[in-house]
Formats: sequence, C-alpha cells, structure tokens
Amino acid sequence: MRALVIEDDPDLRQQVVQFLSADGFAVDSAGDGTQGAYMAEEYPADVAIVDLGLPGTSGLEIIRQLRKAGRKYPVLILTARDGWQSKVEGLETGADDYLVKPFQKEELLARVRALLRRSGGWAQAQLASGPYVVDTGAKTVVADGKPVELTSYEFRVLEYLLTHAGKVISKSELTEHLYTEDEERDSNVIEVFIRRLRSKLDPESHYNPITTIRGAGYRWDLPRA
Amino acid sequence: MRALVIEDDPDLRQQVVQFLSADGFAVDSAGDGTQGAYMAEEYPADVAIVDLGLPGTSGLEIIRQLRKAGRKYPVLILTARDGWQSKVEGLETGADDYLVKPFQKEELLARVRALLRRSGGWAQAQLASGPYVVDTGAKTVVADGKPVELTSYEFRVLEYLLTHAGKVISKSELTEHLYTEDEERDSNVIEVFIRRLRSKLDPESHYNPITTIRGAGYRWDLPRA
DNA sequence: AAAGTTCAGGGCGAATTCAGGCGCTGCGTC
DNA sequence: GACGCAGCGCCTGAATTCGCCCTGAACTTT
Repeated sequence: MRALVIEDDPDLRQQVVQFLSADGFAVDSAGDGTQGAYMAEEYPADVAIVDLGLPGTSGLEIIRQLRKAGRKYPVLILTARDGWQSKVEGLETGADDYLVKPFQKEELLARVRALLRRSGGWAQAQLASGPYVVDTGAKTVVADGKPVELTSYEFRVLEYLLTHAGKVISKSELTEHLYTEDEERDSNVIEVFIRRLRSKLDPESHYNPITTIRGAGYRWDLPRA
Repeated sequence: MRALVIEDDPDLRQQVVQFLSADGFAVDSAGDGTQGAYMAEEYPADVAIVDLGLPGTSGLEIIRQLRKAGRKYPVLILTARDGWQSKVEGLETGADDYLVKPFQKEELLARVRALLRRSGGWAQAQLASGPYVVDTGAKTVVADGKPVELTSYEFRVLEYLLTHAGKVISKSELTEHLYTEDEERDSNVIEVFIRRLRSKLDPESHYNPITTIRGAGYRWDLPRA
C-alpha cells in the first residue's frame, strides 16, 4: 500500500512517515501544500494523510483538487485541537476521517487501516476469501485453519491483490504501490513474489487463488466473504 | 507495561508512581487535568490511574476525551471516601474499576494487575502458555514445573509479549512500553533481552516460544491456556 | 556483584537478480 | 481451416546480494 503524507511540521512529518513505513507502507511525503498538490495528482496512492493548516496551497484546497482530478482514495485529515471546526469543512470537502493532534502511533495506523478496509469495501480487520483469512493488523494469514508464513513483501502483494479482489492488477501497479522509489525497474520481482505466494498459499493447487491474465497482470479470483 | 498516573496531590502522586515503578512499570505522571489530558493522548500506555477530583480538566472529562480519542486501555479511578457517588459516574463514563482513598500499595497493584489481565483477555492471576506459568504478581516464571530466574527487564519483555500473545510486536513498541523516556534510541537492547529470554526460557530449544518476524518484530507463538 | 547497555563481527533469511525453458498468441503458409 | 513458426511473456529454480538479527563479550550503571 502506498501512502501520501502532506504535513509542514518536519518532525511530525518525519514521525508519520516512520510509522507508516514501519507498518509496511510505501510512503511519499510533502512539506507544503504546493508540492503536496503536485504529488497528489502525479503519484499513485491508496490513502493520503493531509494536515489542514498548511503553508502554500491549503489542505482543503488539496482535497478539492484531488477529488476534482478523480482520485478516489480515502483522505485522513489532521487538525490542531483548536481548529476542530475546520474538520467539518474538511469532511464536507471530501475527506473521509479526521484525527486531532496530538495523536498516537497506534491511533493513526488504526484509522488508516480502517479507511483502507472501507475503501476496499470491508468493515472488519479480518478479510476472508475462500479458505483464507487475512489479518491486516496482525499480519497473519490462515489457510484452511492452518497458519501460513509469509515474508513481509509476500504479505504486501497478497494484501494488495485481496483489497482489489476480482480486478486485474498489472505488475507495474503492484510495483508502484509496494515501493516508494518510482523508478520502473527492469526486473521480475513481482513474478517471483507471485510464484512464492502461490506455492505458499496453495501448495497442492486446489484453489489457484491468483490467475494471471497474460499481458495485463494478475487477479485474485476467489469471492470474498 | 506503561502506566499513566493523573493525581493532583504531590505526595500521593509521588507514592503511586513509586509503587508502580518498583513493580516494574514505566510510568508517566501528571499533576493536573490539563497536562493529564495531554499525556493521555500523547503517550502510549497500557493502563491509566486517574483521580476524579482534579484541578483543570476534571477526571471525568479526561476519561471522556480518552475514550473519544479511541484509547482502549483500562482506567482505574481514585475517589475520596466522601465522594464515592462520583465513582458511579466514572464507571458510566468509561472507567473500568475504582479505588477509594486511602488505599494500600498492595491493593492498588492488585487492581491494576487485574485490569491488565482482563484487558489482555485473562481472568486469572497466573498466566499459562505451553509449559510456562507466569505469575505477574509474584513476578515468577515456571517452565515445566521448574522455576526460571529472570531479571526485571527480562520479565517485562516476557510479560508484554505474553499479554499480546499471537500478535507481532515491533521492537519500537516494546521500547515504548518498557521505558519511560520516549526517545528512540539507536540500540539493540531489545534484541539482547530477547536472546536472554530465549536462552533462559528454553535452553534446549524445545519450544521456541518467541519467533522473530524479520523486519517486523517478535511474536509469542504458544497458545495460552 | 548483578543488571543493563553498548559494541563489533558474522550468519542467515529475505529480497533481488539471472538464465533457461515453456506456453500462449498472432501471423504466414499451405 | 490446419499447421508451423517465431516472438514475447511468464514461470521457475538457483545464484547472488543485502541487511537485519543474533551472539559473545566488554563496558557502564546501580
């Protein structure tokens, strides 16, 4: 998952980036509204965290532009305690949730995860599909009741596919959402991760959860519960 | 475990902090409601002890804010004898237990431990998992019926992992909950404690109670009884 | 003296790359 | 329409790289 952080206070921005990275996000960040607005339109993302009190283009303006440009991903806004009334404006403008500063790491992560689940159409922390149960919080996967050990990147690929179940995801889309550096690498990492995922999730080829669409990408084909 | 103490009487506050520290808690404390409310939102904690009769933001208000902000950890309220009716209000507001002043050290610790156990999903004083029995009150550990000698910090690490059995706990989360100073240190203390814990708990590698999830943290993997 | 912390070296698992092979797909020929 | 061929994309197993974590021991603090 790829997140965009727009926050002017360098310390706070640094912290938020750190939290998200540690939780397995690919993170882009901007320190002012102008740069933020640019990134919001240029870069792919799955969620944005935007401070409302920004120099340059205001947070509200960013959200407006972002929605106008057709970006559908959820936006979490950060507000100062005394500026809580602006949150209403923010939510009306198109933000999806808000968090009052100061806040705790766990709180931020919980909200972000909740937004992502909602945007994928889920309400709970555990996602079930076919014989699989994926816990995005605990980062565990269970197949037919038996735990499956996945490495960090394997889990991220699975998570992304599952969040977009039924849709074809291209390899470049996966790369963009899993890695922060947006250099298109000449590599087959994704293919390798797909292979490992398949062999770990379905060693005996009973379900074949991931089908490959030649020339287009991959698709998670099991119905979600 | 990290506790937050909010109490205006300096002597009593000092005492409570002392009790908890001596029992192995990392303790933050505040002398008035305003500061307390701030800390409640700013710092991570596993339990809070709040006096209801506070200057500044009232104790009830703190609990309200705390719950509104999504903090799930248990709250123990302190009430004066003649203000016992306020305890009802407190419990309704979201506190989990109460203690009437004056009280004894043992009573306080017992209640706090009970709350922590309940929040972790247990009802009893002794926690059993695999061949291990951990007594959080007596701070003793038994493996296969034989006592295991742990140092204070080793015990704290074990306790935290066990309380969150099955969940991946990052090194930074451990640091946050074991130490009061929240500076992120460039150090490998946690790794060292993990190592010592492993060698003491399982010298012959029979159970491997703590698995490391590379890049993410550690997880207590034995089922709890 | 015991517990806690730091340090440096090395091991090992995860991430990435590489090279070879297979299978789809489109096109040309019969 | 059938067949064959060529090209590209994907699969796959193994080699290589990279850096996190482990480990033993020295150092510091209580």
